[in-house]
Amino acid sequence: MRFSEYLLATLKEAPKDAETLSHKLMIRAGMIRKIAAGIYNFLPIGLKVFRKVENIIREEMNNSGAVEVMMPFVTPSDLWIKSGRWDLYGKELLRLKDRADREFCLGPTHEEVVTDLVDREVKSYRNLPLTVYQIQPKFRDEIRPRFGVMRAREFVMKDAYSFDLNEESADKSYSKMFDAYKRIFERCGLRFRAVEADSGNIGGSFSHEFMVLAETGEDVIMVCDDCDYAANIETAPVIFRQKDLNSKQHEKNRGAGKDMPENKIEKISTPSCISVKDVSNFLGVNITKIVKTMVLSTNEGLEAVLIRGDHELSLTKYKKHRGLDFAELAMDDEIAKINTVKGFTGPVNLGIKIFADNELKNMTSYVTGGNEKDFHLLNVNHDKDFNIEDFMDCRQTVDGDECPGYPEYTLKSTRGIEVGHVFKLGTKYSESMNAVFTDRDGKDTNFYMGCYGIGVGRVVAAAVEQHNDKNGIKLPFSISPFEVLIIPTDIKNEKVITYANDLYEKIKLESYDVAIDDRAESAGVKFKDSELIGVPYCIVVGPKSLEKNMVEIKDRRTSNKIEISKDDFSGLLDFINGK
RNA sequence: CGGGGUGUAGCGCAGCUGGUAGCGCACCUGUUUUGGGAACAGGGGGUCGGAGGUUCGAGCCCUCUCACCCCGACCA
Repeated sequence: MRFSEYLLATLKEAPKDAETLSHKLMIRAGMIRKIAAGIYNFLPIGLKVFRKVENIIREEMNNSGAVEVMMPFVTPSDLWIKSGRWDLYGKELLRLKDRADREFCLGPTHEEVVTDLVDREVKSYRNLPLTVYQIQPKFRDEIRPRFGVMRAREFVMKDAYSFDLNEESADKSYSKMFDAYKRIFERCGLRFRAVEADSGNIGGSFSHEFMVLAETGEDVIMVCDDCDYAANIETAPVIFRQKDLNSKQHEKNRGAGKDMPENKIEKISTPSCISVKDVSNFLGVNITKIVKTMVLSTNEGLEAVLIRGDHELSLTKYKKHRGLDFAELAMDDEIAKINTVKGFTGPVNLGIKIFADNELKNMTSYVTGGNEKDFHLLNVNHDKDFNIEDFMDCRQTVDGDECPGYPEYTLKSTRGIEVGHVFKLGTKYSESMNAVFTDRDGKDTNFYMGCYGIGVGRVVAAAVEQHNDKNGIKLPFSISPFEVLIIPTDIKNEKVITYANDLYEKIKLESYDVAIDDRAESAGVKFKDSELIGVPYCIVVGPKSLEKNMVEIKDRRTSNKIEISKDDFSGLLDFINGK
């Protein structure tokens, strides 16, 4: 590619609204441009990187036996009504009507369409297992799109769907995909972790998120540095150790942190102390001696869950352990109905079922809300003052918690960008959409499904986030916009331009993705641009070095540079090949 | 959806107490340059997000509206 004929849209300054490093760099490098909130143009440089990522994904999908299909971006409402998601999906689903007033939506994901597709074509167990995939745009009307293409509304996703006879076979499909994902992200040169994630309401199944490690990641994950263990903070299990409450050690700690004897409940005025922090500061009580009472609205009605003051509730784990389909924090008016006050909720005389995190087992004489505005209670004890229906692991893990892999290791929190998700669906969609095949015994059976997504644009952004320096982007060879760039420093110099052009043609013949910056720009501009867009190898052809029969080659990532005889073509290729 | 903020040239910004719109970069022409975002000279580009209002006069004041950005939506 000749830059004189190319659309190179580099910028010295990034627009004010670009937040993260990758977002700024992608705009400055002329990879992307925003056209509306969460909707982007990919310019040539961005598209080249995008295509390389896409091709790696496609190759690995094909290698793992998945077959590519294309499904529509606009999908009819009846498929969604059939699966029940037309009503379940909220405003994220962008709905539209055609000229005849028929309802459609822009596909946010394609379980419905693919289930329908496979159901129509696959009739027999003999045709299973089958994995199909698509690489296409999707649309989710996000509440808050941000960070450029990292969290866009329209985005391209690779989505694979596996169809199997049964769970055992589905597990094999799953692990094939899992392995393919590892190869994909390795080939893209990313530092990542496969993280245990929420498997949702489908009991017994499992799910992994592929997280690229980066500080700007939106997800918090818990990782063990000493073993492979990694899990989303929402789902990571807490290894609970029961303490001996009668021990001397515990004796010292009891009593609301104020050395109060463990006796009667004491009601105490705590004006305007709504948060745990307020209460802790006001009473001078350690936050770990306070119990938060959280009222949840669930498909089984209102219930309360108790959590130690410094911990956070994991609704995901709570729902799972309670076997609930639905649970969220109760609204103010719901809380008002049960004779308590938001900010001062407590378990004593609370007229609903009370559950608690395991940690409560290790607590006595704690502080709780008084169910009355501006009052809290001291020296509260479960069993004595109120009853707990059940204990469970329902808090988020924190730094220093025990690693579920090995008791001697501890977990540490870090941030990650979710670039991929592999998920066992089971028969959720094949049941709701009545998608069946005929099994060995001639009986109709629901497909056992799995789904596997990768955000292509997000992989590009994550790669930029991980690979850059003060001069710009430095992508790995496998996904860089060009592999080699030739920079003639003076295009008016006959010898320089002739040599550079010849070299360009020769390297092209070797099947490298090569470009030549033959614009009438000064050398400095060309150097800056090459660094900004992140070309791994630059060959500088200038009059001075050419006089000495030499050219210069630079490695963007290591900053190594060598001078080499202008006729030593194989030496030049060796450098590019990392020899 | 709640709170906050910003809209002035392609990008980054300035514009006072209301008086007819400016800077840097980018762009165009010419000359000189050409190894780290060149120099000089000249030039083009704005219904100041939109609508309405106040005023002799509005980028600036008022009302409405649109767009975009940030924070929050796990508070007990």
